[in-house]
Amino acid sequence: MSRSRYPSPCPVSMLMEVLSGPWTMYLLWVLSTNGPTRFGALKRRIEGISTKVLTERLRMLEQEEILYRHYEPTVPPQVTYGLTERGQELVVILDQLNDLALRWYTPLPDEHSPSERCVGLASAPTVSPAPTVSPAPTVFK
Amino acid sequence: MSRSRYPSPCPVSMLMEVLSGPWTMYLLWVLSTNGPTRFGALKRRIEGISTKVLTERLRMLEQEEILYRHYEPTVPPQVTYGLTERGQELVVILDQLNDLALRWYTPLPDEHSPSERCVGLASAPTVSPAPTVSPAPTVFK
DNA sequence: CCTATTAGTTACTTTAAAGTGTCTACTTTA
DNA sequence: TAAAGTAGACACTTTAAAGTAACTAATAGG
Repeated sequence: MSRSRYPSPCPVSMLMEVLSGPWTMYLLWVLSTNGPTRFGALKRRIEGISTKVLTERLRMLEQEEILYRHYEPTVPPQVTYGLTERGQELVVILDQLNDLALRWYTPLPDEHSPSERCVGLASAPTVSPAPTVSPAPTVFK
Repeated sequence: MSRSRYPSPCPVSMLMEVLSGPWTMYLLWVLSTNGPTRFGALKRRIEGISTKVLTERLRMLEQEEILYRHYEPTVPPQVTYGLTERGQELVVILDQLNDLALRWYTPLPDEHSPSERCVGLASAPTVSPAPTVSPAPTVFK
């Protein structure tokens, strides 16, 4: 449970391991653009994620001190997640990756397009049919 | 084959998808520190990787124009791989991630430790026994 | 009194990715 | 004559990760 089957003495590898996997980056993204958010709200925003995986990701990122978990013992309970200082640091670099990605993967539609931050985020993986012009799935593997 | 089961209209997600997975970052690392390298040499440096996965990664990164493949039709053939301009751009950012990772995951042994670049790279995943004090596995998941 | 809500947990199934091993062509060298 | 080296391709097996679905506690509200 510590960190997958490949022990990583190489720091950057450890970090990449944390960030790899479906939903993780998107989750950080959502938190960085929306601020602290409750579990249910996260699940609703990250359309298509299962509670299981969402929980897994949150727990893992919490353990890495990239985000925090605030539990309010009301009934029903309210649990809020937000970026820690580490999370903020990370997002700064991810922003740069985003700039790169925009340059590489955006067909530059016309001209002066403002370097936006991950536009077009929408839904999620669909194992199902949906071959129609449905809302474009988002999030990487 | 295009890009896994999760189509990604979000640029940063597409990029992360490319960089995720075992060996990929380490491979880029090796290429950035050693310069253009031949297939066999790569396989020898990235101890533990299978030819299958190495080939897969190389092909994928070539398709992404992050590295190039130079085929010399001698006998036996010589194939050299190296970073493209994109690859170089990427490495710059990965360096920053590395700095972060060093700060986060290095127990700062004594004092003024020079922010080195991914030290301790050694071998690889071992499904096998090797519970002895063998060379520490490297590379992330 | 029955239902909805929140934030999960647990067990089971499915699947994509990685591992493993064998095979190739062509020439040089022992 | 046999072996070795290069850069893979291909088929088959294994496994970890993700998906799916059912279930929980405690209270408020109709």
